[in-house]
Amino acid sequence: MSEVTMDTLVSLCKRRGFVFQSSEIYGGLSSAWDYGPLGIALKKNIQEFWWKEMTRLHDNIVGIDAAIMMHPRVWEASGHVENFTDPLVDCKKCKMRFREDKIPEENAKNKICPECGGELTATRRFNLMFKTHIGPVEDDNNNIVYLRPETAQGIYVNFKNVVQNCRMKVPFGIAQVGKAFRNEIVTKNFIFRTCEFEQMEMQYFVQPEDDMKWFEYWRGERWNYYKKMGIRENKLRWHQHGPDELAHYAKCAYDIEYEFPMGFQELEGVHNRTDYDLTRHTQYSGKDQSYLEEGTNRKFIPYIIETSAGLTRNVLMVLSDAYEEQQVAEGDTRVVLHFHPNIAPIKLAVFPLVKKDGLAELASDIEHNLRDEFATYYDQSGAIGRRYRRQDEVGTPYCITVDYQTKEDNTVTLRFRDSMEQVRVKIDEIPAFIRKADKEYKRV
RNA sequence: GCGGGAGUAGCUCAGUGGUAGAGCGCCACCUUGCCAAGGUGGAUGUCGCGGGUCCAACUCCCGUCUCCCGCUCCA
Repeated sequence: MSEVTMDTLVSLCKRRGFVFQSSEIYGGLSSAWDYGPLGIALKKNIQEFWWKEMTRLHDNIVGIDAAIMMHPRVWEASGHVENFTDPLVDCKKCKMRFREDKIPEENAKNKICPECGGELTATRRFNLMFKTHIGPVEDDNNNIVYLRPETAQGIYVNFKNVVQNCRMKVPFGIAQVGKAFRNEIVTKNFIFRTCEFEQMEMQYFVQPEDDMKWFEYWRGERWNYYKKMGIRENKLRWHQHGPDELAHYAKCAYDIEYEFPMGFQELEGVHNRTDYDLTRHTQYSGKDQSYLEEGTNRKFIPYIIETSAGLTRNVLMVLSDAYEEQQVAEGDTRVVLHFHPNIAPIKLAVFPLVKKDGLAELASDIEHNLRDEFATYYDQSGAIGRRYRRQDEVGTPYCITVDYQTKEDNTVTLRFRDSMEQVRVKIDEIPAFIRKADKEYKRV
């Protein structure tokens, strides 16, 4: 099968209502994207798939939803105020931009461009956090708030609340899905890197001596998650952070990378953050964030194993993984999105074979009766083959066609997206049949 | 921010200094008894935005915005 290009995805996303560029009628806003009807359905399904996997299907994991704006001291404690700021200098002659701390010391000191020898501008500090103000007065620094650059801190500052009020005992986890904001210097690759993005995070609090055991456990769990979602395993790989890549808080970090159209890129990080975060919040807030283990009466600051996935990146990953162009006949290409049925925006479409003799009404009734359980779609326009193709292109796994036999024996044709095979199913048995097919789904 | 490429209908693109086209898609009706392209009708664009030159700009010039590729950056 041919590898999909980003252009193809962008075009399909717009054509079929997955993703539109933000504010397009005004010329667009740099690297901001809106999710259309199918895009939001896909994104929500991925989010719910993750949420179910990480909360309901695991012991001892609960969810929260923290505010995007937090106390500014949080970001001092987290290290973002200090470490999220880059000192930038530009060359007045060749216009190149450098990080001052990344060029030779002599050059930095004497303001000489390492490329062309031209004069460098004064240092400007560039913080990747978006800043705004609470309250009407903007001209002092007392009311600055940041849009959170990561969702994790919202979990850490609620650690004690969850322990004390939700009867959680270490080891346990807190999951959260939400938006975060980073003023990236460069945004690109469609929805891959944007200033506004969504994370799906789970922070797992463990006994310090068990950190690597849980670290390995979560690496395994997170890999399996992608398999379970139907992602081709040969498109996934691990990337271990070397000593120079490790963040200031991390003891050990692995990324799961996916081979996007532009190459292998990070999808999700599994990091051992040690006791860094809770220790820092203890220091900065003056409130003890340690944990008292009942029974042993032992007091300690838990280590944190973090699994942090980009939801928006997951959407792009799912789209590029699902895309296939099949040569069905001379000059006839079939575009199929092989979404796993559990995340497909539309689960099943219902068609009348032809638009006469009451078949349309019958099909419409069937579609209405399935709405409560499934995301359905009704279509009666054009030839039956064309309607199948339309659904293939948006990744609908099942199509049901009502024909003359339906009127005689209450059965319909159920057609599979991947194999294009058809089976005859009784109307009453459609829900059970689909539930079973979902469970047994294997990408062809 | 730098270098390169590009912005014309929903998508892919053609086009010419004299106020715009194709294919596909879309809508309606007909046809259609299970896998696109059948028939008849129909809608759609201030040619990315702003300015300039010109009798006249989608076309030339300047600026600007956005997208793509490569740098820089990515706690």
